[in-house]
Amino acid sequence: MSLDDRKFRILQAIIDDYILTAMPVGSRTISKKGGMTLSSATIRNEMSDLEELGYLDQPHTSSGRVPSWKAYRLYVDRLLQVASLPPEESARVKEIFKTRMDQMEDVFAAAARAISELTDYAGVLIAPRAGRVQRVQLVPITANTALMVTVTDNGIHKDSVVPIPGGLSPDHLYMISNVLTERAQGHTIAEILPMANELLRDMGLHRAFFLSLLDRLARQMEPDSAAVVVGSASKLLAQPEFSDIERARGLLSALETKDQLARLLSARSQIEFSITIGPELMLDGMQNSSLVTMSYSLGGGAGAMGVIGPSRMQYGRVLGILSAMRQALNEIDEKPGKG
Amino acid sequence: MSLDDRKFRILQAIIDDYILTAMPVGSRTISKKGGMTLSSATIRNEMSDLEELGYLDQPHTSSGRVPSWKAYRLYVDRLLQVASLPPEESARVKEIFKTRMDQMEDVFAAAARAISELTDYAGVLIAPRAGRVQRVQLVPITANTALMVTVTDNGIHKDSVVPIPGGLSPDHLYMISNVLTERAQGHTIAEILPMANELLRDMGLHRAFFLSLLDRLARQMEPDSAAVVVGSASKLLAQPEFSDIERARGLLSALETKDQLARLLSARSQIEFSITIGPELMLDGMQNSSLVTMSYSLGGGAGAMGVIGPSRMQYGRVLGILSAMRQALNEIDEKPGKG
DNA sequence: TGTTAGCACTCATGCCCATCGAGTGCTAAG
DNA sequence: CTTAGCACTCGATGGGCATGAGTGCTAACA
Repeated sequence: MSLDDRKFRILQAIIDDYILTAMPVGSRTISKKGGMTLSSATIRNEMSDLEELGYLDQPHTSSGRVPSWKAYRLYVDRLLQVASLPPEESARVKEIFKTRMDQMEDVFAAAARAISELTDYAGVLIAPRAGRVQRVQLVPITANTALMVTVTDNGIHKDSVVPIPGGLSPDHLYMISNVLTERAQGHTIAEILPMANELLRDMGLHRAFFLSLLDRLARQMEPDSAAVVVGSASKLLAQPEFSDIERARGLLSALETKDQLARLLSARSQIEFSITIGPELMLDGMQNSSLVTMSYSLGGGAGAMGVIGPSRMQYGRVLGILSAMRQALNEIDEKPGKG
Repeated sequence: MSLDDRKFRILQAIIDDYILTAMPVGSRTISKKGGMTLSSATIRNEMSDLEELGYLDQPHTSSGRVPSWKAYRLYVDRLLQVASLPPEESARVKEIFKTRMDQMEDVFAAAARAISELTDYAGVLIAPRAGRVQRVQLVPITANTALMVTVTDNGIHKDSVVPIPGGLSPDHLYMISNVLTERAQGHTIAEILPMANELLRDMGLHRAFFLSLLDRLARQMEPDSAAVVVGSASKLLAQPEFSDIERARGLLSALETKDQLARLLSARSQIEFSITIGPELMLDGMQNSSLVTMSYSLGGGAGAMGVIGPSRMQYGRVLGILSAMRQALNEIDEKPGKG
């Protein structure tokens, strides 16, 4: 017994219905659907086959069928099409970045929030991974600490507090910044670290200091959990699958462990879009959830954004929204000063 | 009829019990308590009086009594004492900041998360308001944008992207930064804005540019929602009052509107500690919640941290934890380089 | 051989109703 | 003023029953 065309069409109809209603789907429901000319009895036989093939589950005898994650996988692989947004929604997406934003962080936060608002699921986003070093600058804080600000060519900047040797004036720091910038400019951190020896050779006096700066630089460029933004996770509580409070708690606390999300998203920043379903995520508390991501590019760097919601997700619609958002993010590059 | 000593002791016993059990408290429960030598009938009479006085509510006839917010108010005003932490918990607080942290943000995030972990409620924190300007520095990003980094004397730093006139070299920007630093150093933003005219008089060519810098400076120093950190809000879902999913959703989405929290917390950063109960918060979705805050000081600036949970909260314990956390935050000042 | 009508069966759901028990208010006696 | 006693209230619990959505199976049909 194999998955012939008719079985496939029936499975599709079941998934479509379940996505909308979140209720087990019965044979009569499918039989009455437009386009389907088979009796409920025939559908029943097919459904029984589909269950045997692993595409459907039955919560209990004499209840309707529920799609398994394998069914969703088939569904998104074979017949998913990106839904085009109604004009008022795509207008809303375009509006988001019209307001003035000083910092990249504001852009990311706004995007994640907007994804939540539009999809009614939880929006997540990771900032692009830092690219090539554009400039490194030390800003004095106290007599023995400075702020090391690193700007990369994709508009990302990071800062961290570094201890500095005593007796360095702001002008000293500026000169050191310039030397550091000169050496590091245009390089990724992977390229900079091997240069350490060469750099250090010239540095007579302040070897240890320079080494600590390089160390910080390397850490700044790593993808980190601070780059992850979660939109309105509370939206998820409106979904019927989370009327069970324990399940809701599991998912929400998974959303709060940012480094887990950072791993998921940064692994997907090189992939145009991805759909990962329940068990495929291999994470506690997310067996019944799906992650839909789409990469975006901003300032030459690649980031990823996505949606976390129940496996019973409107995948086509979500992809449509993410795709509109990607376009909106891309357009930010074109206008200077970020809005 | 007034609130005599006996009524007060009975009320206290009711609140103590309700805080632990979250169940309406009956007269027999109180009568059997150690220290109480009255019969349940007498307690009933007193409880009836307490209800009339507005300190107790009765969900329905023939159920036990539940404290009203007025009762909690009295409770915290008159008989609250800060619970001292068991040694292993205060040890845990001390451990939190032992790990290496590059940025103030990491410290704040760790503190908020720790408050959640220890209390089982949602931890919230606002960074200290920026103090006096220590240094302003422009770091070039592109030919016509720069990052304006402002460091204040309390260790807070902020950055924002500013457009710059074409043709300014990094050295130019450095010089401008030095001028700006010289004028602004040691002043609060409230003091800087009136100086604008004087500053601008000297600036011949780049008036407009300087004006925009001052504008940004002013906005950077405002308390902003980015300074708010929320710990593990999902902890709240374990509380029995949030088994009602709608109530949980209301509170969680209130926790997601950061500017509201920013207002609440920054208003409390000058107050040693505060307890605000349900209706006193005057916020949708928080009628049944309480906010307990405690201010802290870090680098000479005052911030506030706190806990949001059900009104039925272990106030004494929460204050104990916050108080330990305040001490731990204060100690960060003493060791350089933030751990 | 595939399709379908028919039928017995299952199981969740909702409803009614009786029971239970925690808790109350009131009264009268101490 | 306190308290024992008692009738009463009302939510919670659980059994019994009808309902209905849904199934699997069988037998007849094209």
